[in-house]
Amino acid sequence: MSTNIPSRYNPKEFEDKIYKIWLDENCFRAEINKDKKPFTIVMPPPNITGQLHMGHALDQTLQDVLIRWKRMMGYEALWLPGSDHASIATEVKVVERLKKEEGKSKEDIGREEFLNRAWKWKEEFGGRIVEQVKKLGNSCDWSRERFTMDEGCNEAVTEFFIRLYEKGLIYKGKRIINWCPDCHTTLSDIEVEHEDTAGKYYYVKYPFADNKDEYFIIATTRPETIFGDVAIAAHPDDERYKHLIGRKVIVPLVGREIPIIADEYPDMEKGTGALKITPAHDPNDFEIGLRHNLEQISCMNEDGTMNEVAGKFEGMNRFECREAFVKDLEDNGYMIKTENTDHNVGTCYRCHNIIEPRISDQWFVNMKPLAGPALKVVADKEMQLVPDRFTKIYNHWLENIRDWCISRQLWWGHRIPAYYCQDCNEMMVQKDDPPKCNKCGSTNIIQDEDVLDTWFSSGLWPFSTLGWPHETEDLKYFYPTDVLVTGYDIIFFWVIRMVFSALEITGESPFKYTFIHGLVRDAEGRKMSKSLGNGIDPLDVIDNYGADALRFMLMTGISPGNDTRFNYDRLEASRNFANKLWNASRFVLMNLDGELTDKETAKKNYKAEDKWIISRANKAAKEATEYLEKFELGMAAQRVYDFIWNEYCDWYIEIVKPRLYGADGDDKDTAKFVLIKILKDMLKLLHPFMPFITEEIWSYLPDTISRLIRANWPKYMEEEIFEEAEENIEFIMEAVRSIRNIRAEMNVLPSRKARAIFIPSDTEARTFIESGAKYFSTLANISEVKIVNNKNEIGEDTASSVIDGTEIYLPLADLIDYEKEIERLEKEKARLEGELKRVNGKLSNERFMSKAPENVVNEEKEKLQKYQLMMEKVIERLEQMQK
RNA sequence: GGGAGCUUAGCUCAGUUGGGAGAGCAUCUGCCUUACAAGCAGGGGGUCAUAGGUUCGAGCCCUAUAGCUCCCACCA
Repeated sequence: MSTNIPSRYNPKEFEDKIYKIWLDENCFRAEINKDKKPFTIVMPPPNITGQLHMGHALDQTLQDVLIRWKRMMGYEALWLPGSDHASIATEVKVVERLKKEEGKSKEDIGREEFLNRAWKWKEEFGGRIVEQVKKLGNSCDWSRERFTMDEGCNEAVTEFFIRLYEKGLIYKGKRIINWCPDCHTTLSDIEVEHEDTAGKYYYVKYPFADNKDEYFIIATTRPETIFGDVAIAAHPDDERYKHLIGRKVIVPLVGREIPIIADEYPDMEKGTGALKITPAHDPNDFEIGLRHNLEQISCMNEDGTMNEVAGKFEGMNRFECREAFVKDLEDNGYMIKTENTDHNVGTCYRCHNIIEPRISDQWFVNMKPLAGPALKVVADKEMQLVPDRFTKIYNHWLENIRDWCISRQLWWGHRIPAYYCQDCNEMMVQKDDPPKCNKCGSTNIIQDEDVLDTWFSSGLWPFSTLGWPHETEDLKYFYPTDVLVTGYDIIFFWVIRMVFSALEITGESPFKYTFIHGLVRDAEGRKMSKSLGNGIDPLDVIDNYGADALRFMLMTGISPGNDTRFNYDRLEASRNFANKLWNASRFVLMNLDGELTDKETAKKNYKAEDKWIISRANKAAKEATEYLEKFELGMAAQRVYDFIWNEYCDWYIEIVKPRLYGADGDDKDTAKFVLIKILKDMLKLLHPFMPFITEEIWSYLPDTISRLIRANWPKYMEEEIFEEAEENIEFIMEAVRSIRNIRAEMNVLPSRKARAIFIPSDTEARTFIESGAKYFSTLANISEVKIVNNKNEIGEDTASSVIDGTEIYLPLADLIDYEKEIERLEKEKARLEGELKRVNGKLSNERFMSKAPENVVNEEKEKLQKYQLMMEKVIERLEQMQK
C-alpha cells in the first residue's frame, strides 16, 4: 500500500491544521490583479458582543461556498471580514460589568474613562467571535479585517454625516421620538417591536367648563397621560360633536381648561369618535398639536417616572401612576367604565420594556429624497434581491419611509460631529473640533453629547472598509461589490441603509445581488434564543462532527429565503457522507501503486464504464455550476452528493474492482487513471461545501502541487460526453438491479453463485450483454452468463425478469419457489398494467396527440412499445409457471 | 388593517421555464462482499391541505377556502 492516508476519517486531526496552512500560504488574500476579474462579497460584521451562533454559521457558510467557488472559477475573490461595535449592546455589557465589578455607574467614572473601559472590553472579548468564525473554515481575507470604529470607518462616518448635513439631508429637530426609559436612549422606528398586550379602555368624563353637570366622554388606554392633555379633538363632520367645537372642558382632577377642536384625524367610527390630545406623549397627537398650535405638556421624566406636572403622583413610575390615578378618577366619579382590549404596544428591541413616545431634540435623516434612488436601483434591476419575493417587502418599506432618528443617548459609538458655542448657541457641523466659534469667536465650545445609531456606520460598510472617502486602489478595483448575503431579519436595518448610503455617494448600488436566507430554528421549529436556552452551539457541533459536516448539513435541504430547522439526523448524514468520501479516496489511493499512465494512453483505452463515469462527472459539474449560478446552493450540494455516492462509489468503484485486482496492465492503468481523474473532480466540486476534508484528501494525491483551494473549477467539456457509453452502462445497471432483485426476493444467499441466461431484444442489447458479461459476476454474483435466442433453451426451474424487451432468467433449480415467483410476476404485471393504462390514456386522447409537442408524443409511443413488450413476456412467463 | 411564507412518505425537508412523485432519517428483509457497519444489497410507504379553474397534460400556473408561521402598520 503506497499511501499514508489515515484509515479513519477524523476531522479533528486535520481541520485546524488545514486552516493554518491556508493562512500561512496566504490563500485567502485577494490582490489587485488587473488580469483577473474581481468578485467581492460583503460580510455582515458580527457584533463584538456576540458569540458564534447557528445564524452566523449559516450566513457565513453560504458566503464561503460562494467565495470559494468564485475563487476556483478564476476570480480575484475578496471576502472582507470585520466586526461591528454594536453601540447599545456593547454599552449595556460594559455598564453591567462596571456595576458588577466595581459597583459604579457610567456617570460615576465619566465619559472618557467609560470609553477606556469599553475599548478594553473590546480588546478582551471582541476577538472571540473572530476566532470562532475561523473554526467554520471561512476563507475571508484577514489581512483586510476591519472594525466599524477603527480610524478609517470613523472618518467615513464623519465624512458621510457632514455631506448629508450640508445637503440638508440630516437635520436636528424637536420631534416626538421613541424613548426607552430603561436603556435611556432614543430608538429608531424599526428598533421598536410591536407586541400585543392585554390592556383596557378607560372611559373618562371631562366636564364642560361652562356647565359642570354636562360632560364629554373620552376613551383612552393611557390614563396616566391625562396630565398632558391640551385639547379634545373630533372630526369636523361628526354630527355628534359639531356643535361642541370651540367649547371648553376641564381635565378631570387636573383642573386645566382645554378646548374642543375639529380635526380630520379622528375616526368617527371608532370608540366615541373623539380623542384627547396629548402632544407630548403620542405621535398622532403630536402632529395634531402642531396643526393647531397646541402646547406640549410632558408629564414624565426620562426614566419613565411622573414629573411635577402629575402633582401628587410625581416620582411614581408610569404604571403605578396609571393604577393610582385610575383609582382617584373612580373615587371622584370621573370613571364611567373600563373595557378589556388587546393593545398593540411598542417595546424596546433590546430590553423589551414599553417604549415611551417623547418630544426631544434629536438628529434625523431626511429619508424621502434617499428612498427614491434606492427604489429605482431595484426597479432597474441594478440590484436584485434573491429570492425575488423580498423585492416587494423592500419596496413597501421604502415607499412608506419616515425620517430616521439617528442620535442615541449613549457614549459607545460615533460621536456626532456637531459643536455648539456655549456663548451664542451657534451650531457647527464639521470634521474637527473647532478652535473657536465661527460666529462670535468664543472658545467656549462643546461637542454634541450623542452618538450615532450603530446602523449609520454599518450602512457604509461595503465601501468604508475599502478605504472610502479616499480613492484607494482597493475601492477602484473591488467596488462596487457583487453579493451581499444576509438574513431577512435585517433587510430594513442594514440592506436598505447600505443601498441608499452608497447611492448617495456614488450613484451606484453597493452590490449586484442581495442573497437572502432564513433563520436556523431548533428541531421543534422554534427560534433559537438565549432565553429559551434552545440554542445549539456551532462549536460543540464542530467538535463532535467536524466543520465540514456542519457546513454540509446547513447547505443541504434548504431553499433560499426559507427558514430551516437544525436537524441532527441530517448532520449525521453529512458526517457519514464525509466518511464515505474519505473511504472512497482511501480506496483509490491504496490502488495507486506505480506510475500513473499518461492521459493520451488512457484515453485510447477507455472502457465503457470509464466513458460512462467521465460523462456523468461532466454532467454533474455542469449542473452543479448552473445551480450555483442561480444561488441554489442546496441543489448544487445535493447534486454533488448524489454523484459521489450513487454513481462513483456505488457503481464505478464496484465495476472497476476486477480490473484493479486483475493482472491486465493497460486495463488496470486506465482504471487507475479514471479513478483519480474523477476523484479530483469530485474534490473540486465538493470543496466549497466541505473545504477541510477535500483539501486534506487532496494533499495525499499524487501530482497535486498547489492547494485545492487554488485549483480550477471543473469545466464542462463537450468532448467528454459519451451518450452511447452512458446508455450501455445504464442497461447493465438495470440488468444488475433486476438480478439482485430476483435474488433478494427469492432468498438466494449472496454466497450462492447463480447462472444468468439472457434473451436479448435486439442486436444492441446483445452487444451490451456480450461486452458486459464480466460485470455480472461481481455486481450480481453471477457465475456464468449465457445468451440464447428463445425460450426453448431455458429450463423450467427459473426466475425471470424483463428489462425493456430483454429477458433475464436465473435457473435456481431446487431453490425455486413457484408461488413466490408467481407472486413476483403478478406484482410486475400489475405495475405494467398501470403504466400501460396511463400511456394508452394519453395516446388515445386525440387532443393530446394533436397539441402536445412531437418529442413528448414520441416518448410516450416508445414507452408504449416498451411496456407492451414487457407485458407480453411477463404474461407468457406467468402462463408457463401456472401450468 | 396590509403583506409574505408554509401545508408533499411515519419524521425533517427538496422538487425554478407544467410532460412518468424525490432525499435523509425511521421501518422491513438479507449481508462482517479485503474503501467504508458512519457500510452494502433489496423492499414497503404519498388522491403533493381543500374546492374550483386554465391546459392535451398541474405538486408546479390562476381563483377561492382552511390551518400554521412571520413581517409591516401612528387605529383612540
